[in-house]
Amino acid sequence: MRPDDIPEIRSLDLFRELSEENFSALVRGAYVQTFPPQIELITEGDPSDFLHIIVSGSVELYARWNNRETSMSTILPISTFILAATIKDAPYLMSARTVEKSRIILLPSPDVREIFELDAGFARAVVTELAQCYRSVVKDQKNIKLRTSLERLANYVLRNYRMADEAKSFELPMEKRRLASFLGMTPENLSRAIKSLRPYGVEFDGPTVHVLNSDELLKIARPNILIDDY
Amino acid sequence: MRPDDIPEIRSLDLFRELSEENFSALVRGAYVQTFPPQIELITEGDPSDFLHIIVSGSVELYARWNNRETSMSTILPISTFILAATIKDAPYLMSARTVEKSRIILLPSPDVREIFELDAGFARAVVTELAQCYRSVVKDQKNIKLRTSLERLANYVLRNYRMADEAKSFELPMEKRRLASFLGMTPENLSRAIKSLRPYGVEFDGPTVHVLNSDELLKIARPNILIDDY
DNA sequence: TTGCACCCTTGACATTTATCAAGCGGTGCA
DNA sequence: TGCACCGCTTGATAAATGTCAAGGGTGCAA
Repeated sequence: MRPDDIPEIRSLDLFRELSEENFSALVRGAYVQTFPPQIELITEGDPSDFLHIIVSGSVELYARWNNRETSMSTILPISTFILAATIKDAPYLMSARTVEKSRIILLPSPDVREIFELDAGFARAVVTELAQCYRSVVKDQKNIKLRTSLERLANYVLRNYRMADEAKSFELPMEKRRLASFLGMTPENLSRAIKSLRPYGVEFDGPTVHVLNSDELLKIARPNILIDDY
Repeated sequence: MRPDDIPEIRSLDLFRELSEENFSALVRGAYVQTFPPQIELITEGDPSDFLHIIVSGSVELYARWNNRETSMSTILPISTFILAATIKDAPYLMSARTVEKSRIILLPSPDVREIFELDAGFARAVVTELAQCYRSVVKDQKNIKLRTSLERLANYVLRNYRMADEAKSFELPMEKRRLASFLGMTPENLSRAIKSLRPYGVEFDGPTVHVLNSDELLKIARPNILIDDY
């Protein structure tokens, strides 16, 4: 583990409350690795041997069933992923792959569970993190069950528009094929949904999105704090 | 609070580790109420004033957006619901209503958070509970994104068939309209899906389900431990 | 430069799902 | 007993979404 990785993960909400001693114990068995793009880090169903922390790059969580695959979420630095499986000592429910070249810290799950039993502050931090994750999935679930694919795309655009400080133009943070899967549709359907957004003042030029009329976009998106808060 | 409610909730995994003192502190401000069917207990967006525990009856969690509504899950005794909102002191993401006459214990959220800060065992129990909830929603998400409505129904039937100890006949635990919403489809679509299951050895007679050929059912359901485990 | 691989788009079409309207059948109550 | 209500079903139709096949553009490497 590189010395300058330490302060980065030390500042994570999850670890901030840890005593120096327990943090050291946690980090002692850790190792870091840099992975090329498109490497499968985790396979669903496997036992959760490590808590993963992404330091740079990006990671996609996805799931498979019956030869179908769907993208569940994208993890950006610096954060942990698949904490629930580690704590419960249960198999991973999702697979994970690098999207781009990524630097990942691996903390052996038994070490994490040990500190979890020892350190009450850490246990509370885990609660906060898990509650956050839980609420995120619930929001995703509502997004998918209550909205059409066009509405999901509209809200996705709106969200990114706001995250870009309402700049008229911004870049999609991921490939369209992955976005389609994340939004619960096929790439072809996404292409068509993109065209359907034009009357609402949204134009795509490759990976660049232009929001020409945010009022129109708002009308179709109807964002809701209980679904789209981030 | 009735005296015989105490031992019931005392035995919940969530409270089992609590010291007698902290448990008493938690229960001191609690009160119990019996609600008739179809009463809205919680409205999404409201602040989370109470942690709810269902002692008898059943409760449906559901969500709304833009005049649409979808059923998210059904809560059976004895368990808590909407723990994440209470701990995070965040607004409810889902609404809750009684399905039938139900007895509900209400623990003031500030009390829960106080004990959460004080009692490390409780904090760890909360983690276990939240991790469980999180994994359940992830499974639901996979179910919805990876399967057609017919496949979801097939797996639902299979799951209930197994829970009924593989009895040839069993009763649906909820109305069909609610089941439809839970499975992410309209009641009309559910009616048709039910007919489509006949070639796979499943017959419906009102609320009664007959599984005539579980091999055929298995073939279409293709249950998976990472989605259908319960 | 050329060729290839990959992603995206488009069109045609099929399938799935939703909507609307009507009717059926049970339940509860006057 | 009769009626109103409600949940469920059915049919007809529309809308949404997926599938398949083809073609365009871009970037990369030989």
